[in-house]
Amino acid sequence: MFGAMDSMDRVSEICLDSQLWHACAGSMVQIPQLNSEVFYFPQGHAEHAIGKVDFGNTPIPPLIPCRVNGIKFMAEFDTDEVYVKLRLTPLRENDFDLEDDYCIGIRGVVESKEKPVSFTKTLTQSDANNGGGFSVPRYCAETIFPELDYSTVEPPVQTIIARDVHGQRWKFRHIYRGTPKRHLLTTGWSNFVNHKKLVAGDSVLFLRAENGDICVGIRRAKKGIGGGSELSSSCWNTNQLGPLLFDGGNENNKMLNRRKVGENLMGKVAAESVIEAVNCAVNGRPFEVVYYPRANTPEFYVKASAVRAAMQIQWCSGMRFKMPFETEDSYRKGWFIGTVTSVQVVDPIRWPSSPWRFLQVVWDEPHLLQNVKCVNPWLVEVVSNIPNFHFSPFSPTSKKPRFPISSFSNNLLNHTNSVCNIQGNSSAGIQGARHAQYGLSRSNFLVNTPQHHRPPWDTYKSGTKNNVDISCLLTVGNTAPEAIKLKSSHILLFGQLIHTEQEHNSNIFSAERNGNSSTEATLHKTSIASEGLASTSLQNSHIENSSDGGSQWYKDLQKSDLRTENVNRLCLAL
Amino acid sequence: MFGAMDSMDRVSEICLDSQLWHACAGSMVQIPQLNSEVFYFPQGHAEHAIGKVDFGNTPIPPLIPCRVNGIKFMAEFDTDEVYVKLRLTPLRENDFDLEDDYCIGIRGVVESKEKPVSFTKTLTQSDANNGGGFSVPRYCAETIFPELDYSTVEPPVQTIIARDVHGQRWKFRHIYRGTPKRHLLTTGWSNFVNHKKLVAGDSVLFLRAENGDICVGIRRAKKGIGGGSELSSSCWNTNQLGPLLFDGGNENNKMLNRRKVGENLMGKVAAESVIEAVNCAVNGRPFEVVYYPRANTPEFYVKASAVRAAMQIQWCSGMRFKMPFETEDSYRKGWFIGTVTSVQVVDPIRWPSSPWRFLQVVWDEPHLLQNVKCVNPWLVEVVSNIPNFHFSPFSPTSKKPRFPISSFSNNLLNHTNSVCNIQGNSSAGIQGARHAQYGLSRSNFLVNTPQHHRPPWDTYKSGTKNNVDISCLLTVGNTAPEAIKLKSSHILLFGQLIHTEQEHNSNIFSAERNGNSSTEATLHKTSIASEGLASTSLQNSHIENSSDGGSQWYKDLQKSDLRTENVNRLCLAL
DNA sequence: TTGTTGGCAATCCGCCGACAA
DNA sequence: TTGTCGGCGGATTGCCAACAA
Repeated sequence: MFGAMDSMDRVSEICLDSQLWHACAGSMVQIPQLNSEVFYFPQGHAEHAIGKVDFGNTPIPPLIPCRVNGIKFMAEFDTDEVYVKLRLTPLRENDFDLEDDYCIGIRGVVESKEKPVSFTKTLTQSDANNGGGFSVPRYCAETIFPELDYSTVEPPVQTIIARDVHGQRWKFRHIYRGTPKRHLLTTGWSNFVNHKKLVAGDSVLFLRAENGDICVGIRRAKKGIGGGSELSSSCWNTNQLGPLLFDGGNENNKMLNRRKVGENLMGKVAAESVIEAVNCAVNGRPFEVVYYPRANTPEFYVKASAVRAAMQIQWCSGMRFKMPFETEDSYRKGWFIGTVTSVQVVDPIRWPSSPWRFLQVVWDEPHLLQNVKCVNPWLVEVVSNIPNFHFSPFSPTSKKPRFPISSFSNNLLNHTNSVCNIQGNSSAGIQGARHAQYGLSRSNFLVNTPQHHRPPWDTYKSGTKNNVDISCLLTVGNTAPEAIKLKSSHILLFGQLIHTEQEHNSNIFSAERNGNSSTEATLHKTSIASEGLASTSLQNSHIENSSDGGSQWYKDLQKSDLRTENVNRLCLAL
Repeated sequence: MFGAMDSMDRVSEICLDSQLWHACAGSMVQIPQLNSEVFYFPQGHAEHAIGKVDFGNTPIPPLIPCRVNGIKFMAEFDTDEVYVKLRLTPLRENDFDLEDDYCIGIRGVVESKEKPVSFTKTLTQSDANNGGGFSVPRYCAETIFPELDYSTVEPPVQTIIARDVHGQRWKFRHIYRGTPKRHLLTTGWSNFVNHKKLVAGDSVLFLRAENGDICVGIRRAKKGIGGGSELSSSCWNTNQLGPLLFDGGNENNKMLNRRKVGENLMGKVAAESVIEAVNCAVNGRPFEVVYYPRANTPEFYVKASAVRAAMQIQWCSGMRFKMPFETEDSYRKGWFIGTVTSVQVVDPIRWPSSPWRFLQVVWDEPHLLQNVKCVNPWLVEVVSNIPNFHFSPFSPTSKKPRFPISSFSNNLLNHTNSVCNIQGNSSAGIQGARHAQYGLSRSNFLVNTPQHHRPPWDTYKSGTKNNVDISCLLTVGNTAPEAIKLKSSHILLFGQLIHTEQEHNSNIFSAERNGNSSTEATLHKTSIASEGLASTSLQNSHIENSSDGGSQWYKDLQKSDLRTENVNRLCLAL
C-alpha cells in the first residue's frame, strides 16, 4: 500500500512569515514543536468540519498518539484566513518517547522566540467606508511605522510598504496632518480595503518584523450567530448552519463576496478530509490535518504532555478553574473562570471513553460562553479544588446555587483514570494521579466596596458597591499572563467584567503595562454590545500615582450602569 | 472499514442547468450514462493532476472497469469553470454486464436531448475594456434574445436577465442604436465583466433554454504556453509548469486575480485526490473523480464499449485516422488527420501493458499539435488502414517521408491484443479482433489544381495550385460531424487548413450550413496567429450558386499567401 | 487622541455616434 | 455588420480640515 500523502511534500511550501502568521492567528493558537508527540482527537477533528461527520459504525479510538513531522503555516489565497497544516504519523507502542516531550505546562506560555511588536486596530466605519482613509492610532504610528521626518516637509509624509501573509506588498501613504494633528493612511488604503474586502468591525494588524519590514495582516470580524461576542478562546463551538444556499444573486458585491468569509463555510475543513485522516490514523499511516485557529473549535491535536498532565488531575464537580481568553484585537488577555459541574464523556455511544470535553462546567460569566457546556481538561487550569460554596448569598443574580455540590467520589476518580490508556509507560493509575495537582490555594474571598466615588485604585481592592458582594481572584507572579509583568507591589485592575444582563452588553476593563515601564500602564474598556465591539484605551496612565488614568477609568465605571443587579464579579490581579 | 465517500452525497448537489453546463464545457466532453460501464485509467487521472503523481511502487492496473453511479455537473464558485464529478464503483468479475452497454460508436455523436440554441462570442478589446459595452452580433440578438419591439420607442431597448451556471441572475440593457444600427449590451455589462474578471479573448456564451430563459456562460481563453492555439480536442496535454511563484504583488488587480484562471493552477485536481481514488479503485471501493473538460487532458474514464471497440482494431503504423476537434468558440468543428507511426506503451516501466496513449502519431498539420505525440485509440477514427504512401513527392514541406512505412506484423497485432484483458467475457483474442474494423476504404487521392484565379467551388475539387499537389480526404454522409448535414450532392470546402509555416500563423477555412437551409452555408476563416485568434465569417453564402460567398472566400484564399511552399494539405468534405 | 462629517477636486465610468474595416 | 475611437456628462473616489467626543 502506498501512503496517500507521499506526493504532497513538494506541492506546497511553508508559504509565509511565521511571525505574521502567529500575529494573525492570535496568541491562543497552540502549535506543537516539530517532532514532538501529540494526541490526535478524531472527535475534535470532526467538530472542525463543515456539517456532520459520519464515521459509520467503525470503532475509532478517542485519541491517537502521533508524532508531528511536518508543520506548514498557510493562508487562504482569497480571504487571507490563516491555517496550519500538520503532518502526523501515528505512533506504535514502542515509538513512545517520553524523553523528548518536555512538559512546558500551562497554555499561553511565552514562546521561545520573542514576539515582534505589532498593533491591531478594529476598523471603524470611517476606516472602512468613507473617503479611503485610515486613522492610525498614534501608538501604532510611533512604534510600528518608520520614524516620520517632522522637520523638513509640512505636513510630514512617508510611504509605507507592508507585506501581507502572501508576501504581497501594499503601498500606503502615511501622513501626519489636520487640526488637531493625527496620523492617517490615505493613498493606497482604499485599494487595500477593497482588495481584502474589509468592512467595519474587521481588524487590521501592523507588525514590525525583526529586520524592520512592515507587515500587515487582517482578521475578519466573526459574525457570530448571536451577534457579536468578540472574544477568542480555544473551547468554543460554533453552531452548525446547513450548507449555504445561494439566493440567486444581485448587485450587492461586497457582501456577496464576503459570504465565504467569517461564516461557517470557511475556516472549516471538509467532512471527507476528516474521514480520510481518521482512516489513515487508525491504520497507522501518516496523514495531514488542517486547522483554522480562528474557527472557534479547540485544537484536535494536543501536546501529549498536556493531555497526560490534565488526565492526572482528579477532576471532580465543584472544582474551580480558569481558562485563558483574549479579545479579538489580541490586545487584552484574561481568564474565564468557572466551576466543574460534572465529569462525564459527552457521547457515550460513539466515543464511550473519550476525554474530549469531558468537563461539564458553568461559568462565572455565563452569558459570554452560553454555548460552551463542556471543555477539554487540558485547556483549563485548576484554581481551587475546594468546592465553590455559595459565597454571594445576597447577589440577586445568584439567588440559589447554580449546581448541586457533589462530594468527591472514588468512582469519579476511577472513571477519570480509566478513560483511556494514555499515561504512556510511566506509572499510570490511581497512585500516580495525585502528584501533578496544581499547588494553588483557594484565593477567592469576599470583599466589600464602599458606596460612592472612591479614588479607584486602592479602594477597589476590597469593598462593596451598592451593597454588592464582589469576589476577587488573586493570581500571583508567574501565573499571570505575560502581558502583565508588573512588580508584585503594583495593584492593577485586570480582566474586570461588568455586564448589564438586561441589555446584553458588557464592558471589559483591563490593564496592561506600557513597554518596559513598570510604572505606566494602559487601561482598556471594551464594550461588547450587540452592535459589535467598541474599545477605548487610556494610555500612559500612571499607576502608582494613578491620578488621571485611574479617575478616567473610574468615570467609565460610573457611567457603565454599575448597579447592584448588574454586577456579577470583579477580579483583581495582583 | 468505512467508505471514504459515504458522507459526501449530502454535501453538494447537482448544482446547475446541465444544458448550460454542456454549452460551457463544449461538445467535445464525453459524459457517460448513469449506471453505464466505463474504464477508469489511473494513468490518465494522473495526467489531470497538478504536478506529478507518485504512485510509489505498488502495481496498479492500467485500467479498471467501473460502474458510473453518480454524475454531478459542477462549476467553480469563483471562476465559473465547469467540471464534472463522477462516482465510480469498481466492478468485480461477475459484475460485467455487456447487455446494457450498447455501443454508440464514434465520439462526437449527437446527444439524445436536443441542444438548445446558443451563441458564443470571443470578447474583443472593446467588449472587455472600454466603455462598458458589449457589441452583440446580430445573429445572437435575433436568435437568442427576446424579440425587440422596434416600433414603439426609439431606440428600441429591452432588459435581458440571464442566469449563469450558479443560477445567479445578471441584468443587461440591450439596445439597438447607432449609425449604422447595431445591437449593444450597455448597463450591467461592465458589472458582469468585472465580476467574472473577463478579459479580451475570453468567450461569453448566450443560450436560450427550452423554457425561453436566457443563460450566460463564460469560457476563459486558454493562455497556452506557446501563445494561443485556440482549438480544443480531447487528446491534449498541457505542459506542466512548476507551482506558481508569487512575485510580490502590485496594483495590477485584474491580472492578479486571473492567476488562478486558465493557468495550470485551476482546472486540475490535486495529486492526493488521484492517489486516494486509485487507492479506492484497486481495493474495490467506490470513489469519486473530478474532471475538468477544459483542462486539455483526455477523459480518464471512458465508456467501456468505446475502449473495447478501439482495442479490437488492428492498430499498426501507417494507419490513417482522424480525430475530432472544435474551435474554442464551439462554433466550428473539424478533424485533425494523422498517421500512426507506431503502437507501443508510453511508459513500459510504470504501466507495462497500458493502452493509454499507445498510438504514436504524426499529424498532417503538425504545428497545431506539437505536443501531442501519442493518443488514445478510442479517441480517433480509422480513415484508412492502408499505409499512407508518400503521395506528395513534390511538396517542399515534405521532401521525405515522415516515418518509415512498417509492414503489418503479427507481433504488433499480438501486442495489441495482449495489452490487457478488457474484452469482457466475449470471445477475446486474435480471432475476434478483425470483426469490428471500420469499413472505410482508402479515399485519399491526388488531385491537381490549375494555376490561376479559378472560380472557387468546382475547380477546387481537384487540381493543382502553383503546382502543389493537394491531397484530399473524402468523408461520406453519416461520418461527417453533425454540423454539416448538407445533401451529399453539395460540395463544400471544409476544414481547410492553410498555414504559412514561416510566420507561424494559420488560417482555417470551414463551412457550415445555416439553420435548416440546405442551400445556404456560412464560410468561416479563422486566423490562428501568435497574437491570438481572429475570425471572420461570410454568412448566408449560397452554395449552389456560390457567387459572392465563394468569391469572397476565394479572395481570402488569395490573400492568405497561398504559395507553393506554404500549402500543406487541403481537405474537401463531400 | 481619534471618529465622523461635508466640501471639493480629480478621476473614472460608461453611454454615445462617428468612423472604418 | 461590428470593432475601435474620442467626446461627454455624471457618478464616484478620495484628500482635506472642521468639528466633536
